[in-house]
Amino acid sequence: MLDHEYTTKKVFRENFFNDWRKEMTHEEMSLIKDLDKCNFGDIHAMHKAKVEARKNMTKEEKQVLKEANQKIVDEYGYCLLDHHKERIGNFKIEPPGLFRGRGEHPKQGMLKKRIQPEDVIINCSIESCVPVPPAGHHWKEVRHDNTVTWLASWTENIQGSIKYIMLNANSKLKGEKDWEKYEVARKLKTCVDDIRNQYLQDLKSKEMGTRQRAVALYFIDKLALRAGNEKEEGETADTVGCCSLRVEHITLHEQLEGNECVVEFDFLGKDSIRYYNKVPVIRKVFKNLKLFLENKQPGDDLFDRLTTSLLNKHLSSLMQGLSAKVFRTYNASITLQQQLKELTNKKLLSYNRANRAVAILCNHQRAPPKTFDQSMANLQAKIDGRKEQLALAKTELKQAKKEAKAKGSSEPKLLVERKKAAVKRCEEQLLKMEVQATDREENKQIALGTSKLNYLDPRISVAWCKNTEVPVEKIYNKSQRDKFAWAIDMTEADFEF
DNA sequence: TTTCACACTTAGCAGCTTATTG
DNA sequence: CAATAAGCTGCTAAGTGTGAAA
Repeated sequence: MLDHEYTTKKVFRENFFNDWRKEMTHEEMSLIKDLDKCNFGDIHAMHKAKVEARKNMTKEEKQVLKEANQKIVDEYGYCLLDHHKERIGNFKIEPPGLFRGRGEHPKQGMLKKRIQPEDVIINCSIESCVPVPPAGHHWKEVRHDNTVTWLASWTENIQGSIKYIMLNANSKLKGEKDWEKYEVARKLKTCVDDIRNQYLQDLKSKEMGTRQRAVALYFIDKLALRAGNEKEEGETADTVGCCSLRVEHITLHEQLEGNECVVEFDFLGKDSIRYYNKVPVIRKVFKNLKLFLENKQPGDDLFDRLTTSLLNKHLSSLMQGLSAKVFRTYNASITLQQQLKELTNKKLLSYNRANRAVAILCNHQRAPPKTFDQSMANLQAKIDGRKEQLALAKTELKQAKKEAKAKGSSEPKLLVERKKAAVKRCEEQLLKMEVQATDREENKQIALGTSKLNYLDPRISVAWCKNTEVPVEKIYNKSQRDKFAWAIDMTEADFEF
């Protein structure tokens, strides 16, 4: 932790020191007054040594550890729901530590406290045997609420929010919910044209609130923006979604790079991931935006007459179960389906391309891997090496041909065949590496996992596998197959989202 | 009408394990 | 066999959205 960048941040250090002092005895308090004068070198070295020792354990020692861990999972990692044994998603309580939010979080560095049994609420059925608290302790409460899915909960001390112990994604309960989510998105498909016509009409409304709603919906639909609930200032990092966009987050361009009516977005979204995009919009949207910006300061809300609950109330009146997030699911899944139809090269690479198109739409980014530049250079070196090898193989082939012609006997012909094969092999390997290089470069900052796990109706993927004879194992690993078992079981090749 | 409490999904990252490669 | 890359899992923060209370 000591060598991490955030220990140099002012906010982090102040919050930490503040909370640390609260834990001190009087004596310590009078002794330790300045964080800059504290030296954590020893404890840091000890920690590092521990990590090193772990790494250097023998195979047998590691095996023993693994088995001990498995035992814990066997004992605490499962529960019984409706007479079915189900895996629990997160059965371990979160350990204490220093809170590190994402981005410029005002609470970074604060002490996340240890949770005691006295903080924990247990939720189980009335006829089940209640788990026994650790010796000398008691639970905060034991309740029997079958209208919720959580098994245990506690309140965390940084934000005061509730944390839950819930089932694993491969459980029947979560699977059914997942299925329902995609069914709602499919229902949107049947009425999305009407809804689009509606909001295009609303762009001309006399009501300012209605116009703002229409423009917001246009963004949510076209750009897959998140709804953007309002957040309490100073409690979290300053991030926004659609409804919470501020004047400072967009720039209007009558003309830009050969396009008319371009909106330039630049803001931090969920997890403080930057959203940067230059989008040509229809004239009516552009004109409305100009109107919304009139007489406002950079820090003012773009949509001052709109909230997510107003927007969602409207949406649910248009279709049962419709809310802003459904558009993200719908647009992600429909994009995958379209892309898979367009990319006629029925290979895994096409699937990844389609997946990538969705990830870009949803702005799913990742930090480039730490070793990215190095490994890219390594790959390039390999490509160069292979190119040389290919050139050499080609000249050798020519030479062999020449000799074969001169001698005309069968022996050199055999040599020609062998050289030909070598050239071919070389070319194939080269091509493979080049494809790999492109793929890796294109994927540098893009995270595919999030859309695969949360936005893409798995039935689209399963059907594609059936049609292309790509084994489903190639696109879903074991835990993904478990999560999507419902889709793998029920999907035929002719499935349409 | 606004705020709050609550429950649930969505998100990226660290660190480990496994596969690949030379 | 060792080095490197790829794949995977666990973790927990950060969103969404509903319904009740103020």
